[in-house]
Amino acid sequence: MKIDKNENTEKSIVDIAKALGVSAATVSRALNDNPRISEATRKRVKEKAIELGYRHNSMASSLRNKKSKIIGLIVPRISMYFHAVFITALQNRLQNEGYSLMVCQSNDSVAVEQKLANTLYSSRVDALVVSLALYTENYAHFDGFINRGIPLIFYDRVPTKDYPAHIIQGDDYRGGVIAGNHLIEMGCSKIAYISGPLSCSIYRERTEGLKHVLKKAKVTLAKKWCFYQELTAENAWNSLRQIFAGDEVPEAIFASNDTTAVAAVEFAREQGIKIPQELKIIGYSNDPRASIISPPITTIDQHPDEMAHRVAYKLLHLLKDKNAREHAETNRKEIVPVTMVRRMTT
Amino acid sequence: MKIDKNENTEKSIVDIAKALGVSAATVSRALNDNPRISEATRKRVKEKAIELGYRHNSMASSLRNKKSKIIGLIVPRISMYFHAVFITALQNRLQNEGYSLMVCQSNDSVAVEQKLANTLYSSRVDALVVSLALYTENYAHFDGFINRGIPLIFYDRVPTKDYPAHIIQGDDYRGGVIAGNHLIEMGCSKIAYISGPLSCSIYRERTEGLKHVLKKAKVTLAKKWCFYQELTAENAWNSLRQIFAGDEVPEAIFASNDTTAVAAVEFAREQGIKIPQELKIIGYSNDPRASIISPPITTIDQHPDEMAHRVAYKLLHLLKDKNAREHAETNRKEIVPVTMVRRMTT
DNA sequence: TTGTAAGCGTTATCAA
DNA sequence: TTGATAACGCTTACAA
Repeated sequence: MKIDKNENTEKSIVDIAKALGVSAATVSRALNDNPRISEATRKRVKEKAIELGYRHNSMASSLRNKKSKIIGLIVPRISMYFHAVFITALQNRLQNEGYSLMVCQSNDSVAVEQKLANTLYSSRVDALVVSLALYTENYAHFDGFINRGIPLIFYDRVPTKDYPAHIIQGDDYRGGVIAGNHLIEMGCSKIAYISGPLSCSIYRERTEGLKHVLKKAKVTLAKKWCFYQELTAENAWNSLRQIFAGDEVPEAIFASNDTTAVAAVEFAREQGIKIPQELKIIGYSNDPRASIISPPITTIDQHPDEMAHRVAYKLLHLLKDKNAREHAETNRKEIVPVTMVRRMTT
Repeated sequence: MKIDKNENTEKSIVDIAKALGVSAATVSRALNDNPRISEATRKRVKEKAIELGYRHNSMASSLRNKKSKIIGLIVPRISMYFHAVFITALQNRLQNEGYSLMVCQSNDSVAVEQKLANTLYSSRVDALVVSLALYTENYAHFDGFINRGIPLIFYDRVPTKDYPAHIIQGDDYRGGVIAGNHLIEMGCSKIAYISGPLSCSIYRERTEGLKHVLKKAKVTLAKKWCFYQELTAENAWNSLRQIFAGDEVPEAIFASNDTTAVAAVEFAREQGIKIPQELKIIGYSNDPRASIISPPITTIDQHPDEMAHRVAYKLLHLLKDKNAREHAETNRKEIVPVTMVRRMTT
């Protein structure tokens, strides 16, 4: 292992300038391929830079330019399939444009989310992309971004109250409609519903969509079979036990995520309930687990990669055009379609 | 939606200083809770800071302090279960210590990995944590970190050649041994092996462990049943078809990740091959899918959260102690134990 | 085409 | 306890 001792100390453009007998400005221009410089010096500078092991210091240049080339991202949890796919797609797109992503997790804690927003603001990210925590109902911690005109885009879990940021959300209302209609078409009228908390936009809209079609079909959703809670496997099992403890039993379960749907399939298996004959199950997100379990689960695909593309597109647009930010008053909201993936549980 | 127009312009400590008739140095001290300041002014300054909507500028302070409080992380893909868990655990730990994580994905491309290493170096991250791309065999793109004494830790997929960085790896050799022994104990002597490429430390070591115990048991690994390739579902299916195309057929498959093991279970199901009677399967990583599929798959747990804890611990140690960096010549390598999770495929 | 000089916002040093 | 000053490394008017 050879380690070049010459490189042991940080070189700046000043060092290059001295070594070459030119000014720091010249070096800066050469390195940045500024046209106001001769081809000859550009070459000399670049060679010397390599020779000295010079590396651009983006802290200094960010300070001077007031641009960090860093995009902040706050997600509830990267281990959620939807977000993992989203992040990957977004990152690949932004990396091509010379931006880095600072990925942070709120772990669904409002307090952590607030802290992260502050930190990312202090880091002077050029833009912020956020999917909200489960119980975030106040958005004041993002005001700084709004006030300074720093592009702010919410995706998936977005503010439920009016807030002057850009919003790209899945068509969750339609997701609820599709799932509800599907169950009705399959002849179910006794439906159990396990949802996330209604503080969160996605669950609120899915619920509204579902209720809308049930009402139209004159099917009522029994209170005792409705749950609004964090969608963990543990919570799912508890709810399922409660649902099946009574005399009357549902014909279908609409689970607002696939973790819950998977739990429902496992629960049914344990209880010897036949799927889909005795119980139909529909999930949400098209998590890989939904297709792997037996029987594979009917679910709603949210197309995370499509959402990432839209976010990236809007982001780069806002970043490029200062004007875009002001003239974007209208058209600040986009809806990404969802589709049902029919499998064996319905 | 009320937006405070006073906050529309960036405030610096100089603005606070002016407003209060004190010097910028005083403001800086007050804000940083420097002891060399009176309680009274500290309070006045902090109040004024809030009033003016002041926000700390970490770009400036990073430049001045030569510390960014940012840790770079390069992973092959965040959608891999092992890495998703690792990132979450690491991030939660570092966030508590005031560090932010800059998460980047190489997508298993050496070229992207090189580019990311350069970018992160330019961003002057305080440390870099890396799990290598599948085919990375040269580590020169990390030399800058070594030369400048910036903490560099490899985890999981680590350099296979001697390289002066810190290494925290899973006990992959032992994982190979455990899996091999288990299959032998179950009476298998005809074993198919689907591994990742041997350029990658983890697959190389698992392979060595496996071969070691097979040799001891006088079981030979047939060349035609050995595959070293990227472990995607598609590749797995192709290999499985090849394996089962001939007259002779294996009694067991050791898959070096659970994506492959899942594919094997699905393949067997499709072919009507009975698991575990006719074919035993063991996977690697304890991905949630392995426990959800029917039959649930025996696999090796790598304990990603434990690995994250070790990485965080070492990282914070290196970050705190300059000395630690130099005196760490010895003890630069740690091995995290693995355990077998026995389920229904063996 | 190149150089000079000022400044981005913060903080450490030295002096008062 | 506080202030004045310089410096971190880079970029960009403005001048030459």
